[in-house]
Amino acid sequence: MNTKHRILDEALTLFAQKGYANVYVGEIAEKVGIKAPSLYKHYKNKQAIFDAIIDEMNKRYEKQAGALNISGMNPSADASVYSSISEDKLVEIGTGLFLYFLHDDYTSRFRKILTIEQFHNKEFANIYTSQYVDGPISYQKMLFQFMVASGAFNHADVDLMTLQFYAPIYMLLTLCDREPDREAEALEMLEKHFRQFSKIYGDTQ
Amino acid sequence: MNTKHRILDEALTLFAQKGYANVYVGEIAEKVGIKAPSLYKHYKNKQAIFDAIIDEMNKRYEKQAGALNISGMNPSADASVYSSISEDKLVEIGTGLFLYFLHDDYTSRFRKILTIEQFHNKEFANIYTSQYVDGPISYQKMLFQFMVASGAFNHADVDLMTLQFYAPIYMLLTLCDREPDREAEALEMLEKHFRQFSKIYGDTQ
DNA sequence: GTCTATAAGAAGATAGAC
DNA sequence: GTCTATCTTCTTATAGAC
Repeated sequence: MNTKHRILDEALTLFAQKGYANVYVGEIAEKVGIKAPSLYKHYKNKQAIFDAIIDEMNKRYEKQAGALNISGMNPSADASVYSSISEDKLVEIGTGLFLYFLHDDYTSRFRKILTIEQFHNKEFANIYTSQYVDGPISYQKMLFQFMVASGAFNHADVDLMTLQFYAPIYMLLTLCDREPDREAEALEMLEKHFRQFSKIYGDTQ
Repeated sequence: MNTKHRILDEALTLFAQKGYANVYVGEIAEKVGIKAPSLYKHYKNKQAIFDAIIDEMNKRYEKQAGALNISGMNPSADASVYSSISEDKLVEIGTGLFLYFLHDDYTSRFRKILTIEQFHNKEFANIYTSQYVDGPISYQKMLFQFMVASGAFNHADVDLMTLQFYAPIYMLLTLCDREPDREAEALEMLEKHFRQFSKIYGDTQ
């Protein structure tokens, strides 16, 4: 990993902890193991580092965009997978989504930046909502619509079903961002949630 | 409202928008209608303004602590209220909780500060979790335990039930903090959620 | 590309008149 | 209690040697 990349990486970590304003250029440089002025050979100024992080994030987001094939989720995939969805499969899907969001190296740090800057910067607010509310919900909704249509799930109001499925994932995700020690507890609650959800909405029981 | 109080009020608004580091003393002073140096006659320094906000918040929190009698919720109240809880009552309780959190003048601004500073300051992280995760959940849990015991609700795992009840409130609350325009949409979803919840867990249907 | 030295500017805070 | 003037410190950023 070259210096330019390491600057970006350390800056991302620091911005995720403290927010943009609380991080000093000298601090980033120190983490990288150089002096502040050297850093200006790699980036024009502090803002340019931040912008590079955003760019990198956009790149990665596009990469895995339609490819929210996280944990194998893909609503256009073979019907049979979902028409006979099992409780275990639902646990796998939900847990996979949660763990991906929580641990993906770049995603998790960037989410913290979004969290910190959301009230200060409307663009970040939009990205946050799109990535952690509307996005997952519309994706899950597609999946559930398909499952309802194929008879795997029984319910008319897919919006509501999706909200009830996803909201606990979201709440426990933001909890673990704040308190990483509570991951095991969160995973345990989530599994119970998914199994209960499957019992409520599943036709196969 | 005297100057000292107005400083605190304007600072609270600004800190909630930008976070502590992004707000300059001169900016607070300007909002109040004085010059920065005048502000130092009221508070020792910038940190003291911030500390005063925390103090004020703690005072208010204690005031309404056990008195989370928001929207009339009080699990030690007369049994009959909850043993025969109606769907409408559940909607009222849930919506009341949501709207209180969202609109209470002091609470809502302070929640944004907690959101912004949570990764930077462990104390804020603890307050956040206590006020918006563990607190509401343990309160709701008490209520549901009571309702299950009295036969109004049927379910063994009250923890899970509480998570499923509260998580959508939490997610839509943080959504509306970021996007106030979506309040009506959130309220509509919430009402559907509460009615569905009542159908799933209620014995009276 | 990294360093030391340093400029330039911003922001917090004080002094002292009114 | 508010002001203008000013000090101090911190932070970003540049200059120029190696």
